[in-house]
Amino acid sequence: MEEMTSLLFQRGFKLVRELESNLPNLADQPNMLSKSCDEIVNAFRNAKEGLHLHMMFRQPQESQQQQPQTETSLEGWRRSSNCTHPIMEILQMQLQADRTPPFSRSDVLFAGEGGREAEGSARSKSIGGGELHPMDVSDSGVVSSSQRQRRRKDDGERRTITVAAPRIGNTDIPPEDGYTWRKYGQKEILGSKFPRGYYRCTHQRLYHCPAKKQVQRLDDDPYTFEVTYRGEHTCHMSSTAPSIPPPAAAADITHEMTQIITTQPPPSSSIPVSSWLSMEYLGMRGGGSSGGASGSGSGIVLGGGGAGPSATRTGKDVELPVADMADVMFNSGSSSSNISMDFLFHSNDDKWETGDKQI
DNA sequence: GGAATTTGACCACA
DNA sequence: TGTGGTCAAATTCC
Repeated sequence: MEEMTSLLFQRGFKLVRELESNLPNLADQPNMLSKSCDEIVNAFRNAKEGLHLHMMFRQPQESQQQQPQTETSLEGWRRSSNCTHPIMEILQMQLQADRTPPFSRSDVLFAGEGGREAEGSARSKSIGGGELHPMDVSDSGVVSSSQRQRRRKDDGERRTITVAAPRIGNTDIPPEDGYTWRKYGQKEILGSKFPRGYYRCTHQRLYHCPAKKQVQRLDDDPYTFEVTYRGEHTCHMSSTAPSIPPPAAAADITHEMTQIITTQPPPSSSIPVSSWLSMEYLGMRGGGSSGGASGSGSGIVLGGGGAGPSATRTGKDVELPVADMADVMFNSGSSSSNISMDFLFHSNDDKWETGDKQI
């Protein structure tokens, strides 16, 4: 069984290698790229399941801890094979996302336009849906009339997720989600012990990005944040805008990086890696079908400006290897870039050996 | 000096 | 009218 699983892992690595070598050709073929990524994920998933079964068979008495063991299996294997490649992080993330039982997804509340969260908390009543109030607002978001007006109503869809806060260090820091946010307000909310923080996309002014989020710490669990996203990021549609994964995927990243997320992001969170890597998905997130750049892929430059994803001030300069990888993956196809998957595989080429066999 | 955060006040909505 | 969401001046940080 172990041998078989090892073979499956090796197959995964082989696919990674193949993807790497074919990347220049696939760069402008997102569908093929997606497919390759899916294959890689499937290979590792199969390996994981093999390990899972093996452990169940070998350690039935420890069934309560099967999942963590399974999860650490990949990690352990990765370590034992000296593989420190970031893609392994991604694959592990994906595997964990896939294994999350459906019931936990119910914790993720997706309220569509005008929708309400099913949550019955006192907080949720404040989150009402609605359309953007038509106002005379200039590009910079400043009301042009002399009388100061404030936009209300809503900017469309709300997506609420709950994310665990770090239990060590500064637990006041809202979980990193791959985007950069600027806090523009904080308010005590009736019935809540903790104030609600209001954030907008750092690039709101530069790119008129309407994305906002509210971060509310749960009363009954101070280590859990309820994060409500509003509006879609349009900043990554710019050729100079920072690159970022979509919120849902980003939430997954936070999830996996902290290892303490309590809930799964919406259905989109379980989308295959290929889906959120795909141009289509990025385009969709970036403003829907109206997004001119979506589809061609050329308009989406991941990390093109060098202003890679970082945390807000509180978590400044937090590197996101996933975004970096996406950056490399999508930019490596461009003619001038010398950065390739080698960046990701950097000096660890040797470490891609599995046991005594190099892939 | 620029950007981010804080915080009190303003405004829209239920 | 109360509450949530936003604005913007003041402050802090890098």
